[in-house]
Parts: sequence; C-alpha cells; structure tokens
Amino acid sequence: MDEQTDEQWSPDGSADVVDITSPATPRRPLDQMRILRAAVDFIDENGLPKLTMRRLGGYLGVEAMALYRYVPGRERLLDGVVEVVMDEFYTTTAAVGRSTSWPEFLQMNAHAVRELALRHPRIFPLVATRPAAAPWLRPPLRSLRWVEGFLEGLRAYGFSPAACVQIYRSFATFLLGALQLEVGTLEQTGASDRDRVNLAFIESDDLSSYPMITQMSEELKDGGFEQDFEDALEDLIGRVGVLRS
Amino acid sequence: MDEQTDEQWSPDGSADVVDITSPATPRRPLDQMRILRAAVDFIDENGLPKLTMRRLGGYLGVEAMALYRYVPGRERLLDGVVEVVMDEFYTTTAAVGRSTSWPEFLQMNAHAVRELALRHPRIFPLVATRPAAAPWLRPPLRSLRWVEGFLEGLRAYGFSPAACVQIYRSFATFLLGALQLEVGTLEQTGASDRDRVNLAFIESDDLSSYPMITQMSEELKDGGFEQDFEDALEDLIGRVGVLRS
DNA sequence: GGATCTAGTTTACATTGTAAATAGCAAATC
DNA sequence: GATTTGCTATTTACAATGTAAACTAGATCC
Repeated sequence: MDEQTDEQWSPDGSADVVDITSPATPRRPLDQMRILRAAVDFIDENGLPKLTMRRLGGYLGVEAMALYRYVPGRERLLDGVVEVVMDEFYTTTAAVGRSTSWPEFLQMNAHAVRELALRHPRIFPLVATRPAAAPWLRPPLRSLRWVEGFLEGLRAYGFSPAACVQIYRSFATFLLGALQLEVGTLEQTGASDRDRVNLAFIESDDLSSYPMITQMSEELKDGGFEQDFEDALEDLIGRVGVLRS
Repeated sequence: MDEQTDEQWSPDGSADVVDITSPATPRRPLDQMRILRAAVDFIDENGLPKLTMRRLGGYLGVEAMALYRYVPGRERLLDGVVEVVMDEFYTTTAAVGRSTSWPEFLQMNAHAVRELALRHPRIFPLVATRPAAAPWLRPPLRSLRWVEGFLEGLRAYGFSPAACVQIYRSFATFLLGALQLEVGTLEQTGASDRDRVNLAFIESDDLSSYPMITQMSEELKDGGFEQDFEDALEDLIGRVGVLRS
C-alpha cells in the first residue's frame, strides 16, 4: 500500500539565492523546519492519530528514517509541532501590540488565541496538554516570547507585577477551558464511530429517565460557544478591572 | 520482559493457596467491570502510555486476547475507563445533595470534581478530552446522571432553566481549564525526559532575553493552583448570582 | 585518482492492536 | 458412564508502528 505518491513538489527551482552550484536535483534537501511544517499540515489535514513517521516521510517524499537526522523522534517532533504553531501565533499576534485600552488588549489577544484554536483544531489539544518548556508556563499560553509581550503590555497599562501574573493565569485558565471545549466538539468522535457496541454498562443514554435534561434539552442543544466565549471573556475582563486598584 | 506470573495453579488439589505473585484474585472469571477497574488502577499507577492490552492482561493474570471477549478494543476500553471514573465520582457526589445554599452547592460540587482530578491525575485528561456520549455534554461534567442531579439542584434553588444550562456550561469551562492546568503540571514531562536535545529551533529558553518574565519570576514561580481555583470559583459564583434575578 | 563527509535508503527488530484458530473444561444430553 | 455443547482463555498469526544499525550514492576536498 502506501503508494508513495510521486512527489508532488513542483521542481520550480526558483532558488536564485546565493546558492552556488547547479540546482540539478529537483529535491530540496530536508531540514527541521520543513519537517515540522509538514507535520503541522499533515495533522491539520489528517488528524494526529494518522501521523506516523512513515506517512510523514511519504508526505515529504522521503523514507521515514530520513526524518531522524533532523528530529530526535516522534515525541520530540510533536513538541516541535507545538512550538511551530505557537510561533506562527506569536508572529501574527505581536502586531496587535498596545492598541488603545487594556480591555481591548485582552479582547484582541483572546480572540487571537481562539482563532489559533479554530485554525488548528486538531493541533490545539497538543498545545493544551503537552508539558511546557518551563513549569510555570501555562498552556495554551506557552510561548516565552508571547508571555513576555503579554506581561509587558499589561505592565504598560499600569498593572502591578503581581496583578500581571494573576491576569496571565486567569487568562490561561479561561482560554484553555473554553477552547478545549469548543475544539473538542469539532472533532466528532474520531476514534469511536457510530457502532454502538454494548458498552452501556453504567448509564443508559436513554434520556427518558432524566427529566431535567429532557426539560432543558432545548437550551442544552445549541452550542453557543461563541456567545459563551464572549460572555466569559467579558466577565474575566470585569474581574481584571478590580485588580487595577 | 513480562516476568511475574509463572502461573502456578496447581493441577492437583493441593490446598495451600500461597502465591506471592498475583496480588488479589487466584482465578475468578473475568468480567467487564473487573477489567475496567483494573485499567483504572493500572493507569493510576503506570500512566496511560504504559497501558497496552498485553500488559493489562498480565495485570489481571490473563493473556491479552482474553480481554476482547468483554471489551471491543482498546479505544472502547478507554471510553469505559472514563465512565467508570465518572461513576465513582457520581456515587461519591450524589450524597452532597442540596446542602444549604446554592453557593455552597456549587462549592461542594466544584471541590468534588477537583478531588476527582487530583485522585486520578493521569485519567483526568481522558475525562477531559474524550468525545462525550451526547454532543451537548461538556467535559469534564459528562455523566448524564450527574448532570441531571446538578440541574435538578440548581432548579430547586430557583434558577430558570436557561440559567441552569448557562451555569452548567460556565461550570464545565471553569473546571476543565483550571483542573486540566493543575493536573498537567503534576505529570512532569512524562514522555520527554530531561535529555535536552537541540530542539531549540525557535525560541531560546534563556530567560535573560525576557526582562518582564525575569522581573516577575518570583510571582510566576509558585504554583498557587489551590488559590487560583478558589478565586476563580468565588468569581464564578459571584457571576452566577447575577443570573438569579 | 582516492578519502571523507552528507543525506538518504535498506534492513532489521521489538512492540503494538487485534483477527482467527485452538484447547480446556463445565454442564447438558444421551 | 460417554459424548456433545458452550463458554472461556490461550496460541498463533499478521500488519503497522517507532527506531537502531548498517549501507549507499553523490558531493567535496586532498
């Protein structure tokens, strides 16, 4: 199987950089960054469980073992994927800078993280759960550079150092909860498809025995993640305001 | 590997049952519940990555394939693990019932979930991230029975149906964020141990280039999860109070 | 020419999840 | 009693995985 796919890399060359010799080979040599970005794309397209070293190799037109020259192993590769995504996030966010008011600053940052999560719904769980580089970094806000900028921004708005840290933490908690929840519903069941094998050992999923749930099924049903997010964010901002004294 | 065992069921009826190796059961027939509980214990002790069908079999004194008579596969087994843990949670929580006031009701429930997370720190991520039975169930509050009781409680305190649902959602978001974060730090690095291979492709973890972080390193360092949890909970309760009108 | 390095491939192996066939053994049937 | 039936666990088997080690084709330098 694994048809190995005929190299869909356009051999366009286009390398008019300082490169001296002939670009005879259509195959650009591998490098760490290219592998990591390919992994990001691959997971976006096919999901984490499908990412194997061999398949990622095939995706890059290369044997699996070639990857090991640039990446210590699958586990570290996933760490790298997280860092790449967070870097992308950082560069698209750094421009936000100090806009006008601190509430707006928080708003924009929150929305930027949400967009990240929705742009990479199958990677976000990794961002959310992998152990961070430093133990005090709190996922999903785990890029040192980003945190630096965030704290700097808050400081400039007049918050005390202690308040800045507090805000960072609340912010992380809020984003992790809200986005993990939202993103989790996008990935519909993935592994366990609709074969309803008899694992109903504990509770019946017959709703008729749950009157409250039945009664509120209307309200429960509509997702309303966006609204929830905005509400909770608004609330967080309100709470932060108190810290400003 | 897989030592341990050496199967000494004596074929003759020699009565001395002393066997040091297998901990509890000499030879009771398997059943689904026993397997699931063993899986819970196993993950608690050894962590999810170490749980393989063969090892779980060995843990129960049985070959791997024996499990397949009672469980459709590894993926479903993990679903079952989640359900077992949530059931344990439900039974220890149901007694809480309506205590005195709704703030206290929320407090006790929140603390119960936190205790669950801290009692099973290596299982909580499963509870938090596996797709739930119904799409509107929000992890980690994913037991129908529990949700029913929760809504019932809130209703009895006079909240409107819409408010109940809203509270359920905020509650889930808060708990998911706070506990996932806390539990995540307990499992220190797990996969990637301290071999600092050169994956520092993007950011240096040299703190000297991050003045804000350095400046606030004091505040950042201490975990303070307990305090964060209580604060955020208090805040959530405050917000819920507004919904009561 | 060689020698050495570089970047990728081949081969190999232990471990995984799980399908299929098999064996042990109790109760049921003759 | 002997034998059939049914359940339960084991054995065997296989494809897929991560990764170590050996190998190889080309580029670079003496």
